[in-house]
Amino acid sequence: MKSDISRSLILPASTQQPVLSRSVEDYLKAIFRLSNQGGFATTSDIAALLALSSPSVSGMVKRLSEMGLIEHVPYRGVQLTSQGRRAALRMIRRHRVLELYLTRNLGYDWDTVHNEAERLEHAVSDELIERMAAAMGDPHYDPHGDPIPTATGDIEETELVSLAEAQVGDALELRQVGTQDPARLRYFAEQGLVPGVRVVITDRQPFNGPTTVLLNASGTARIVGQELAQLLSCRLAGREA
Amino acid sequence: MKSDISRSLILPASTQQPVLSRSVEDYLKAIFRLSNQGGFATTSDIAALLALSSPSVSGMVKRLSEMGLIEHVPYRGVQLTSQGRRAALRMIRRHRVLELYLTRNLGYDWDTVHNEAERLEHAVSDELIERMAAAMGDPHYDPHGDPIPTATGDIEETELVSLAEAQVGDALELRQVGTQDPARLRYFAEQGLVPGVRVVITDRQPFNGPTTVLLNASGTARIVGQELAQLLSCRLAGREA
DNA sequence: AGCTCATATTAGTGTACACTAACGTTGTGT
DNA sequence: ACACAACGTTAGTGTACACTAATATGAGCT
Repeated sequence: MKSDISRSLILPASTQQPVLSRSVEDYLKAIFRLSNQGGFATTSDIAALLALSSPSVSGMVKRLSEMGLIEHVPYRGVQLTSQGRRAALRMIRRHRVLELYLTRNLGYDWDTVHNEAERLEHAVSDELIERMAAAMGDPHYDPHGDPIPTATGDIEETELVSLAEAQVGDALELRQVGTQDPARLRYFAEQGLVPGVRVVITDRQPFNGPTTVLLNASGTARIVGQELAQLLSCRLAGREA
Repeated sequence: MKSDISRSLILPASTQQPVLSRSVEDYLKAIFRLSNQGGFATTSDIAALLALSSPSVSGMVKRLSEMGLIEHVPYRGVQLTSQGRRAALRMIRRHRVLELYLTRNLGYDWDTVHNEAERLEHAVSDELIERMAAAMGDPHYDPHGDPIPTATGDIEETELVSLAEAQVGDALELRQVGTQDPARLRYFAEQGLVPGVRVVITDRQPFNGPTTVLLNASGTARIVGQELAQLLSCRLAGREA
């Protein structure tokens, strides 16, 4: 009953003795997403992303920095240490491998697979993840097109373009909103233009005119002026012929 | 990207609003195993099975009985209510479906699959379990030969034979030790004759003589006298031609 | 029946992690 | 330069769940 594959699996070096709690893992993932370009993740950004109160985040930030997983500059924000980054990438690998496996082998579609992966990523062993990855031939992208970090913690850096630079016909995934201005942020949120959202550019008026995008999820259109379009960093997910 | 199978899946009725914690789920499973024949599970049995202190168990017992999952007779023990039994069977279904799936599809063997399933059973959704079960053709037994409860919470009752009744050549899985006597229990534990262990009967001396069994795990032999053999209830797992 | 010992329960504590309310800090606009 | 809104941190609390130490209970032996 011993499988032949089981002997040949190379598991990631056991670099993390202290098992991290579910909460800690979620915080690290959130911080990774928010500070993607070497910037700081702020308390309230983290709180918003995880749907927690800011004091809760402040408390956890203290714990995380005592654990050596983040650097905290009071009143400024937080950055992952290399240890924290490793742990975050490990979670992202788990999440993306799971999403792909569930989509390919168990009939999930990409709407629903996220929540399942979100819970499983905290429970699976490294061994199971590596078995799943091996069973799929060590894939490099998840069902959403996002790169899957390697077991050793490397991730393909995707370069981002602003919505203003992209061309009509481009399929984009919104990744970062380049402003801290609450009014603008609030406006973006109202428009559904938040990180993670996928759009297609359907029109661009000349002379620095507005860009029209179609939200993939709802199928509704949004018209974004030049100034705001420059603030939206996107990953190019596809380009119409 | 929508799978056709996804529409036709019948999910178990959402009978459990209050999501149970990992700990609660573990307690319920333990109590189910210990009170299998309608008996009581005692505080210290539960503590031993879950490797917790008795006060911890006492505390949880109070919570569980407030939640309506168990009946507690102080100083006697604990029994599942029908609600608790349903929740326990749900966990057992999850565990066994997971074990089978991991064994069949991801190269796990039955030594190692238990721990993986033990953690996953708390994290997977009902939907994922049903997808796994469906992908395997709704199997009835897990890799250890144990019956898998149905999604509606029914489980095949396996009838047990005492080690004294079984015949030479029988392959058995030890299920219950029919005594509370600490000295005997301690002796059984020393001999490795504890629930879950699998043995094969290699010899029986006549005139109510001792039974010789081979422990599958270690390959070592044990000689069990008639009196003690009567206390060991086993599931017949196979009979030599 | 009474004593004793194994077992169960209660008391008190600690940790992780959430919350609200109260208090500091900082950057922006006049 | 200063006031104030927006944001961050500290204080204090609550819940879940573990622990050890202390106490209560009940079953078996004399």
